[in-house]
Amino acid sequence: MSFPPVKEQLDRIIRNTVEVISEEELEQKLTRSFETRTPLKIKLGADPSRPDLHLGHSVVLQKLRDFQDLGHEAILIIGDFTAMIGDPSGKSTTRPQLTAEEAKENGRTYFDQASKILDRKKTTIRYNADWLGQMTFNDVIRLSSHYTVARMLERDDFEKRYRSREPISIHEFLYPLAQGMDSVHLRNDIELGGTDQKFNLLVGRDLQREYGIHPQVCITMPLLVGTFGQDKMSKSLGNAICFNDTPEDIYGRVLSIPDDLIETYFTLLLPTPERSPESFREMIKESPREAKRTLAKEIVSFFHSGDLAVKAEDHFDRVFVHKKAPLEIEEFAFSASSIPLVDLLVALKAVNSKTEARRLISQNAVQIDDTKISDINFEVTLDQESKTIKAGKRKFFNVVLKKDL
RNA sequence: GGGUAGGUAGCGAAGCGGUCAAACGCAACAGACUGUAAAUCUGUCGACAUAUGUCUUCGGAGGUUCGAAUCCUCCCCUACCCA
Repeated sequence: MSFPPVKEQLDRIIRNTVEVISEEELEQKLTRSFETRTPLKIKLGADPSRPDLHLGHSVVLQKLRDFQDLGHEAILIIGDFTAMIGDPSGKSTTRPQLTAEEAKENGRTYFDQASKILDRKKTTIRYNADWLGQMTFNDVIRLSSHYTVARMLERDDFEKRYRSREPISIHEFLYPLAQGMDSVHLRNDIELGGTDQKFNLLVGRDLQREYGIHPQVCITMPLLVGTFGQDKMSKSLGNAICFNDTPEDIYGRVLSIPDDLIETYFTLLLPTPERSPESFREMIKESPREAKRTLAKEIVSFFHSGDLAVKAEDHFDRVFVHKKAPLEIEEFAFSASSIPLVDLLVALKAVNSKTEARRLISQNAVQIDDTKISDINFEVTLDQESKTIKAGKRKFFNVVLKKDL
């Protein structure tokens, strides 16, 4: 095994990071690895209770990929153990409790999606229930004695919750320790995470030291801002773009980001660009519109393909710029030849209730074959010719009369 | 174990016997506008029926009242203080 020169590795590793704790140690580890021709072990934790990966995950996954490209070993830890415990503090919706099978299954889905970025063959998957599940109560108490309540409360979100008098369960204090135990068990050299993981990463570092292991270097990556430009990207905030979204969705959502986010997205989301940062800064200045379209297309190409990116762009122009129906619309057949529009919309699941259907119609949001319908009591006559129903901005359906058999 | 303050629609937060399907903000949805699914402005935002009608909601279960989110009883949950 041979590696690129240490300096070259360092440059690539440090690109886009927020913090490396510490750079000196990183350099030492790289040097030792270079001299002994031993790959470093890089750890990244995955939460299987949320198996839908979005662009925010991609930032840190790309960093892991950097390490793989440099010849190091990527270890993806699926946190199935903690996911099985869940969160009994009444907020079970935020952290659902999973069965062992679900956790395994979600772990697989996670890995499948992550493979869009990682080199599948060079990735080791470990499930932390394998070792955390073996620990006895004794072990846990011994582990807990390494940390104090005051130090736990240093963590930003604990402190905030404590101050604003929101509940914190004891077991939540154990999560960082459990994650730290992963590092003790794996003896990894480096751990990656978003800036929100800094505390947890440091706990791992401390614990390794306590257990007589070379402490890991902690590398934090920026949290990607979501499509509304305010908070970090997160599924529950609805501002996320997911790996599994359709090309059309990804394209459209990227276009909807605020202009001042374009540059960030370029730097964080596209793999080591041939372009210099100056070149796309120039491009953005010249035409934000074109820059964003390029960005959107490249992101779609990355997650799907170039062809689909072109298609997605066409679709977008067609539906949103020119306000025409998309080329491909799902078709639904009905056996009744005449059906109230309100009932039809419910049957198509375009709306959740008849009241909502009426609301849409009275707001001029429903069209049949490009004709706006504003009569709540409108009856749709179906025949063999398919009719195109548009409900709101984005929902299109073709409806036909079911053929007699 | 004792005390205090609380639990209201997806979230945050008013209401404290009728005029409450419940103010307001955020989110969501629609219309206008736009390079955009952004921003902005306007409207909608429990369900069913559609003429100002009916039904189910304000932690849970009972009760008082012509009438309760609002009062009483018990229970569950959360925060803080005291032990």
